[in-house]
Amino acid sequence: MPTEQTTFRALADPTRRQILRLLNGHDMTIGELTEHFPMTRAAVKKHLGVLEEGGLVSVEIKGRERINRLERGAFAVVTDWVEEFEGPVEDRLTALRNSISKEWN
Amino acid sequence: MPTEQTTFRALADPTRRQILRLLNGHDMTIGELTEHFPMTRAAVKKHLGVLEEGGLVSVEIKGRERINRLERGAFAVVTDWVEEFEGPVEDRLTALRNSISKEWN
DNA sequence: CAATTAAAATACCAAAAGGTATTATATCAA
DNA sequence: TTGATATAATACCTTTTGGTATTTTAATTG
Repeated sequence: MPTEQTTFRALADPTRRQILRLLNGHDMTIGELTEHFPMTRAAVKKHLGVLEEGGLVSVEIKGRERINRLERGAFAVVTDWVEEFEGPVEDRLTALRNSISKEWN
Repeated sequence: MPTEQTTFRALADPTRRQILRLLNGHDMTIGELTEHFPMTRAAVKKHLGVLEEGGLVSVEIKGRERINRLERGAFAVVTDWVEEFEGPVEDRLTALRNSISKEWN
């Protein structure tokens, strides 16, 4: 059920974006994730709920553990949406050129 | 001063995303924008404030009018951020292939 | 100048969001 | 079986958010 709204909403919180970065490394349980934040397990679980709603994270229950996995496909919702606003090709090429030359300095 | 946070936060509201779509057509004043929404001018102005904070909209004051303009460059914040999460090249090519073949059906 | 119009400023309100604390459940391991 | 552990479920609290209403201010236009 992820919609444009649930996905964008999920990305609006810094803790949730950090969770995504952590899961980008490897799957983790709620407990493992919680070690990285100054908040309770319950709070982290709430954030995970929002991320699931947005389709950005999926869960596999294994015994008493809940393994949270990044759903890379969900990011297409964002990239597709943003495409509508990107300017003419020339501007994007200029941006690309700047991006590349930055790597050289 | 737009930061990752202010930009993502600005995109989290459906009214604000709609405002961006409208400004994608052409620049508009607060009054013009308000005609498209079932809310007061004041509410729309608040949303515009959030969008400015996120660097997505800039304003030119002309007499007693405030002309709001889409800032296309700001979307790079989003695309750059998302890039970190896109999977291996093969997956992206598969997505591209699917996207193209969809256009043919 | 007077009337109108576009926006700014302020105060206020209800609902949603982010968080804690507490209690209950289910599974693993000795 | 018994204890420890990983999570679930509530209830609750505070701040932020999305919105209105009202009053001011400042350009335009007749």
